[in-house]
Amino acid sequence: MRAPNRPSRANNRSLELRDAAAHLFAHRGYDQTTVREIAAACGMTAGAVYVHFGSKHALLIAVYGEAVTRVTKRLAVSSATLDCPWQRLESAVRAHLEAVLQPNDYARVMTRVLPEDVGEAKIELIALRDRYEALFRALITGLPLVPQTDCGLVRLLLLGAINWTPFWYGHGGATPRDIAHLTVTLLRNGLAQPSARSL
Amino acid sequence: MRAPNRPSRANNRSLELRDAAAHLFAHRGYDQTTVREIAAACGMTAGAVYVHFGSKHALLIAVYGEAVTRVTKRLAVSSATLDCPWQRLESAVRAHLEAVLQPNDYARVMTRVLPEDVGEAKIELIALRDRYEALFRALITGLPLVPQTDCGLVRLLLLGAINWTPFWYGHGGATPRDIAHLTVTLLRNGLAQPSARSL
DNA sequence: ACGTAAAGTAAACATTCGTTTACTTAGTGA
DNA sequence: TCACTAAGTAAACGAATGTTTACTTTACGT
Repeated sequence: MRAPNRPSRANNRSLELRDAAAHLFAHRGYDQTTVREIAAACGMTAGAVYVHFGSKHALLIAVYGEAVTRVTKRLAVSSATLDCPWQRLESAVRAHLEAVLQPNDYARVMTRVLPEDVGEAKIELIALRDRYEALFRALITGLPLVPQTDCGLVRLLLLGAINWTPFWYGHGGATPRDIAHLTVTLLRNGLAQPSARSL
Repeated sequence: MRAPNRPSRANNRSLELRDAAAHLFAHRGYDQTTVREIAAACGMTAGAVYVHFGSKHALLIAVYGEAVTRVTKRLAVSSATLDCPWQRLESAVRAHLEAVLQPNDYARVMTRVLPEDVGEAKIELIALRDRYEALFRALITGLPLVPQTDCGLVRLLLLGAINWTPFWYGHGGATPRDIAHLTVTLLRNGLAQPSARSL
């Protein structure tokens, strides 16, 4: 008898498959990636993929879930030790950007693959992404903003700005650190010359 | 002899095809839309599409080009009469949002279809989008910002924030007017309580 | 040593897709 | 009227896709 919930063989190539899928989804998108390519990246044939995952959608959900788990962990660590809520937000934005902009396959899938485009798996992907965005909700709720600010709207604008970065990053010389600093400075103080401020 | 550069038949159904393609691309994405569906939406068969457009890519480029033309025109009109550069930007952002968020097929294609995903047509799509983003460059260059602000970075963050709106719009009660106002206020003054401002 | 079950292969299956081909229809100009 | 051509159809083509099936290999528990 084998121990329950434990694989009989030490080799669990499903992780290898998941990594390969993450790499291809991140670089070419979900639709443009074929099951055969994912298999070939692991030196397998297409049929073997279905030993580990029931469908291509299931593979995407596994990748997406792992992406959320990883970047969530990174975010929690990055801002845990800071006291100032603005610094915590900046640190979190920077961590997110570093995850998304460096050639990090998993994080990039989160912005590259749109839940709207995968039909059946849409609901599960949105649930995973919401779990992640809740972290930013907490960070923004902690900010001393002017009264009656729509925090939800602020969060969505912020996430939009940083989720879009992969599409232009590299054309300027800005680093994740620069971008995070400018973004939070902007959110905090705005960019108008002091003499030009008003309601 | 017929007048040059003039169609012999008054019916130009290529516009009808282009509209149908815009509608489907906007709602389902490029990959998920088939040539047969576009043709069927016009009561035609797939083969007839190739009388008007050489390929599916050419159809996408036509849609994308028209999208840029339309939203460019709308943007120019919306901010032409205003003097204050902040108001001009807000008016432009609002016009952009109204174009993207209302069920406007053409504008939505600009944010829904990523040039990176269409391979061959990528270069032409990026050229078209750059033409559009130059408008925002001009609006931002005209702002009285604090010295040494990276205007390019500001523009990219702003465009990212508003390009991402279609993915969440509707879940809150915010209107394009609300979003535009908050966005530009944020850019101008920031959102920190005055007592909490600093460098 | 043996049986079992996971892991993997090779090949086919059933669609679906963009595109092409051969043919038909209908409006236009001379 | 008649030739010409744009517009459209029906059908097929060829390739690619996700998935399944039948079969083989291999490691482990007993």
